[in-house]
Amino acid sequence: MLGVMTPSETIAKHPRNSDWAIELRGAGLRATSQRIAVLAFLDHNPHSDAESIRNGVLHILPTVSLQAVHVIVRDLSSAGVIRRVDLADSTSAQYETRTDDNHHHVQCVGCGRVEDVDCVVGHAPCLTPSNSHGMKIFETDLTFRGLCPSCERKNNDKIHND
Amino acid sequence: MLGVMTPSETIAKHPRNSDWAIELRGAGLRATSQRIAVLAFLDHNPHSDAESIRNGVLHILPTVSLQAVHVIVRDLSSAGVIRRVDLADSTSAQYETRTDDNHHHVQCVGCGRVEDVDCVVGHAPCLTPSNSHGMKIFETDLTFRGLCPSCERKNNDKIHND
DNA sequence: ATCGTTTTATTGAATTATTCAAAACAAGAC
DNA sequence: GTCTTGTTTTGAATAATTCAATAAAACGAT
Repeated sequence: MLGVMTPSETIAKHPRNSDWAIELRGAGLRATSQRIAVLAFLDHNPHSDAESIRNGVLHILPTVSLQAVHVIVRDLSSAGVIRRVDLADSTSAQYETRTDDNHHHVQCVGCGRVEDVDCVVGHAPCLTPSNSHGMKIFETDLTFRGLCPSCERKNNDKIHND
Repeated sequence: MLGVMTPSETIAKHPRNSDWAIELRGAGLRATSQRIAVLAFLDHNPHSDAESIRNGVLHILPTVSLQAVHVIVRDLSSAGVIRRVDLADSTSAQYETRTDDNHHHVQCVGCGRVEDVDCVVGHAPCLTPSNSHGMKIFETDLTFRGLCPSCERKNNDKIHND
């Protein structure tokens, strides 16, 4: 998981732009500078929404519009190159490059911060529904909601001051 | 779970309007006809969004506006009288009166149909995150995504016709 | 039962995330 | 290099939800 990788591991893991180009073509998509910039940013900044992505790539693509970013993440998501994450405590969708491990998330309901949680499927029979109502299940969305340390502290302070 | 209750069990379980009034007052809210109508409708039609709720109560409250319904469900949700459900395959939030059992959902990605799934916490140690990143977890959102029988059939037909 | 206070509903406007449609542009095949 | 087709851009549209101000209703006190 990204949060516990050392900087060198992180860098070693990150594909270079040319690799992103290969991945895009492999998915049947053209390797445009916009898509590569979005992928490179997203790989270093998982759980970013469209606006954060735009801000993050503006120094490379000063003219990119928010709508363009929306089109890009929609196309990349439906091609399976990135994953779209919709969380109850976020008003906007978030995106990430980790796609093939069906991992899950923890979100702080105070500040919205999101972190990855490794998948428990496989050694976790309980992730088969007790009753699927006849539906053929192919994905399990699992999100833990809680309070991060700093929001918990703020919360306690507030209670003591009332 | 609602889906497996017999009609008589269902009716027996449904509070009458006066019970909804008591529940509202118990939550520190005034018992207005709008709120009671929304609660009564929602109890029989779980997983309804604001617009469906409005349509469902229009015959009782012909003048209720969609914004009023939004205000009502927001207030009832934050008071804990109903539960708001945000699912990845729904553009709008849905609401339900089952609040105290932390149950989960199955959703068909084809038609959006949602059903309840009983909570697996308790006999399911895997629902504790492998790494909570320091956050204090108090809720687990679990949604199974799949295809309902009729959407699966449509899907198969489509493949054969290509 | 009536009054007065406070909460709630209503109305219309505003906001936010996202998508659409058409024109300009760029990628990759030849 | 040119051509075709996919992609980006731009501006407008849509959909869900919230905001702000006023009108109305709830409920406790009289």
